Amino acid sequence: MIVGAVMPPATDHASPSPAGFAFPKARRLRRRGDFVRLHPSRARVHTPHFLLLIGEGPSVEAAARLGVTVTRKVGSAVERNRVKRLVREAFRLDPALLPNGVDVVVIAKAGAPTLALADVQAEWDVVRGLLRRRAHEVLRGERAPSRKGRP
RNA sequence: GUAGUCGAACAGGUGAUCGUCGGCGACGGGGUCUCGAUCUCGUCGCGGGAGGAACGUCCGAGCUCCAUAGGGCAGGGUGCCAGGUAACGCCUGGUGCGGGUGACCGCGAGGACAGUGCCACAGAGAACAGUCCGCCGCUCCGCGCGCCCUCUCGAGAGGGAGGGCACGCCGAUCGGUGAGGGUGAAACGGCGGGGUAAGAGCCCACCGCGUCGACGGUAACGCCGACGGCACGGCAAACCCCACCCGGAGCAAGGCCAUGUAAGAAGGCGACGGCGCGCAUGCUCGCUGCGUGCGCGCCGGAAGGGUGAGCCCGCCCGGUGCCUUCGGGUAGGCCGCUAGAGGCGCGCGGUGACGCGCGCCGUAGAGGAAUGAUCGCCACCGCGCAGCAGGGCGACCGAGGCGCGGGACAGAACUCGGCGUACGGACGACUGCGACC
RNA sequence: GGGCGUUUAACUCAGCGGUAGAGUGCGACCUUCACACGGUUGAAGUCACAGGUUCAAAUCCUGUAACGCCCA
Repeated sequence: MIVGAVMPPATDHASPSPAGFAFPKARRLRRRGDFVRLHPSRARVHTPHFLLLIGEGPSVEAAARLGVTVTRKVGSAVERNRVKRLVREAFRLDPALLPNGVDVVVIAKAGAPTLALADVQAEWDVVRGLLRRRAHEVLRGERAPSRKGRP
């Protein structure tokens, strides 16, 4: 796929996100409750520097929403801010990464501050198929968060 | 050239594309609603968007609530002097002490005759001290040598015994001594001379210390003179004393909207009293007066509660309620939220910190949390290349060109003033050393 | 953002001016046929770091670092 950043994915298969590359508030998780809701999710994808949690969104029609978690273990305030910006940028420039109707929380692991934008995009591109499969499983009701198992 | 000291400033620039936060204007969807607003989501346009340390949270303030922040105790802080400041533990200028050849730098730097305490080990002795080795003196015992006297043996030379005097040595008792040795971080002034039995501020000069006085300085203190004759060890970043300062918590403060410290249940505690006004009513012919009931206001006050680190005084709430237990919910929105003891420039006053006056500027306000991403160009630094133009007798130096690499520490969370810590490369002034003119 | 606390042996902790200690663990020896238990003995520490006060600092003061806790 396209890793070279600026250009949008050529296979923009009728992406319903009307805003193009915009990143409005509707595409972001803005409440602590949203994050807590995704934490017990069993739909998880690991990459060398990130952990992605996928869960059901508020509506099947709505575009996928992103939340970023970078704890103090990852680095200083400057490094944490940079990681969050890169994650948001990679999500913004790739609207087809996830289907509509899902939420995703990206948790940074140690070492993430050393990455550039192209590194993040390449890392995610490797797991693209797995991400979409997990997302569709969530939308079908499989791999729902087991609230009993995780109080 | 090299090693260093101090000061002030900066924190690469610019363009394109895609984004983001809040402000203003226009438009649209939704919520609330007193129907005019307000909040929220989005589109378009205009202009704005991290730092010198935004950091650590070590001090000081503004602001908010607790009582307008009150009194006492306890507790905490500061600590040479003078000034600056809203304030400070900060800054400036001085003083003293210490470090450096120097430019310059560092210092919690009040009080140890108000009291209490500590000074390990070593050492004789560690605080109004002490005699271990020594030194000195008197006396006594013993020994040695010399001289004198008496007695005695001997023919004599000379020998023996006793006594006396002087000297020396060994030992003992008593006394003097704090000079020397030794211990220690520290041994009750230092050094030199006189003096003495040996010594000692015992005496003297200089130094130190203390007291008094004169002079200079606002002061800390400096300097000069006289006197005293050592009387005054160190530790207060030991308790403490003295002087001055400090109420507590912190924007997750606090306020508004929504709302459940609710409704309800069980147990326990309790207290209502006085005055005034109005209304109704009874006694009274009526006014006045008296009694009863209801309502309102004021005063005192119980049970009980609050007083935001502790205790007391006090203060406040409470007044048909209060306390305990059970019961049961929300996890939202808005304000506070940025004009600030604000910055820059000039002038005046001041050694300076700083103050005063005038002019100009408009400068982030988020809330899972914006200020970014990518690609160019220019400037800067380092390395490499052709060793090119050019310079030099030469080794070599090389403007410019091409390529590669690099640019630190670090991200606002109510706001300021400081301190401390992290960190990049340039600049200016000054100092030491070396070489040359 | 704000308010606090702790750093001492490999681990858990005492010590709070005068040569750094305990328990567990570790090594060696004894005991046992062998192991465990038990006994004897030994090693192991820049007292987080850097300055300062003091004759003397793990201890007192100042600064720094790391780790941890609390808030509606």
